[in-house]
Amino acid sequence: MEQVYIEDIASAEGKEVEIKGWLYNARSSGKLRFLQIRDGTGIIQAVVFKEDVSEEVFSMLGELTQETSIILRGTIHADMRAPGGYEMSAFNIEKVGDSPNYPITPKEHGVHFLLDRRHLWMRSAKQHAILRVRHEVVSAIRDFFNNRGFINLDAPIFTPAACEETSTLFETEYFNDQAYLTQSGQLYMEAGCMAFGKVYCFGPTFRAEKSKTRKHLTEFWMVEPEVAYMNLQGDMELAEDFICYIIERALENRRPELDKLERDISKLEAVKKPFPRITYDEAVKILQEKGSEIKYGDDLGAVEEEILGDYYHIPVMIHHWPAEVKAFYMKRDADKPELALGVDMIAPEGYGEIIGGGQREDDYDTLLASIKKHNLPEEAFDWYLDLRRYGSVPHAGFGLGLERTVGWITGVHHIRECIPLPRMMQRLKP
RNA sequence: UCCCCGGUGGCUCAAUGGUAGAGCGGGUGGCUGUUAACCACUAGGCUGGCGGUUCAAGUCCGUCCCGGGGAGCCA
Repeated sequence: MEQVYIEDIASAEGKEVEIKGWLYNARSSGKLRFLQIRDGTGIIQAVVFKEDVSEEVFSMLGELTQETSIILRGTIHADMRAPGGYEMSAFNIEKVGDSPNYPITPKEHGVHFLLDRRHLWMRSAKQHAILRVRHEVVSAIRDFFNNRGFINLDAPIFTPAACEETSTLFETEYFNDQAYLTQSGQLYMEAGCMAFGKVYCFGPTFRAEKSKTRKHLTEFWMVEPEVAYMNLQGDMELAEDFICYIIERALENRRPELDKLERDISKLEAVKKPFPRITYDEAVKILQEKGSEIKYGDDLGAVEEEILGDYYHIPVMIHHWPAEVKAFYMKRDADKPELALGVDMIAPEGYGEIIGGGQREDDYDTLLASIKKHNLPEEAFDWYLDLRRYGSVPHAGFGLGLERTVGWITGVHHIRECIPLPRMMQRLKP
């Protein structure tokens, strides 16, 4: 008998087919049993009348527990009363594997309890929806860059030293030496763009920051494009097109999942070009008008990001930052050297910074001076300085945090639900 | 590292300083259209650890452990 996946069930109407899956929920009404089956692609209800099956099968159904793996054979037909519009009248049920005392019941559970059982929690409908949106965003990210002629040039996970001076790195033993887990592939992408023109890397990133907030993971996924001969303006246009494309794809292909998550679709539909672009100076003025106590020269905190997000309702790009708050590799503005050509994109609804990037310093002497000023080990950046020795050109890029982006699109409160197995300060299992 | 909140059956939570409870889940029985089904019965507890105040502590005080939220930093 032909196996059918529940997402394709409409094509099986009127046919006798096989569904292979797991018991999601069961109800019983005397001589009638209702079994809700999930197979990873959806959920369908099967109805079993006592007279349609053998006595052994019918009494076995009464003992089935949640998440027992079963194979159902029956006829598919449309039914107004069924949640998905289709229902199976089953005439044969085969139990594959028992599932005694499944811990995640159809009632409320705390996040801690669920995270301890994340390997099982992934089976739940809401988690399914979120991770399917994540999959769509991942596909959209790759398609966007691939369709624009970018080369995927992934960066190493093991790195010999800090890419930037501030963030905390995870240390690991590397034979008889010390290595660190990457916190950014950007410096390597700068090398890549001088070789291939347009490149991106997309992989896990590690930060040993002691951050316990809904926006932080110790291991998260970041995509980092880098383009030769591109300036800050081009960088902002790229970032804007990129975000618009991701949102379009999510709306186009994952509408049922977003509905399941009760996401306010209109807020995503409002995300259209052009995004507001304001300088750091303008941002500070707006924030001060809105009651923030920010002083010129301060970096934006979580409160400031939220104020700006609420003010614009769509992502806002802030550029031309005081150089002091930005990294050593940022290029300075030619007219106002105290400003760096960096850009941050702040997502609305409190999801914070989803993109950070800018134009990089391409002058050898200026970059070397900056490395020295930041007390960075010059010898570690030998190869990086080579990029300014041999045919240096203006170039720019950015990094986008995948889980924050998925969090924003799905409207999930905490980004730990936006990655299959989250790694946080207090969590390394499962 | 700092600030705030919490820890009570398997789960989610109640309980003026005075006999520890409910819903769900589990078990047993009933029901031919259930949608987190419903109805009845039933089992299940050293209230995070240690110390203190009190006739009496889940409740008050001290301390430690664990967890959550936020700040800083960042995507």
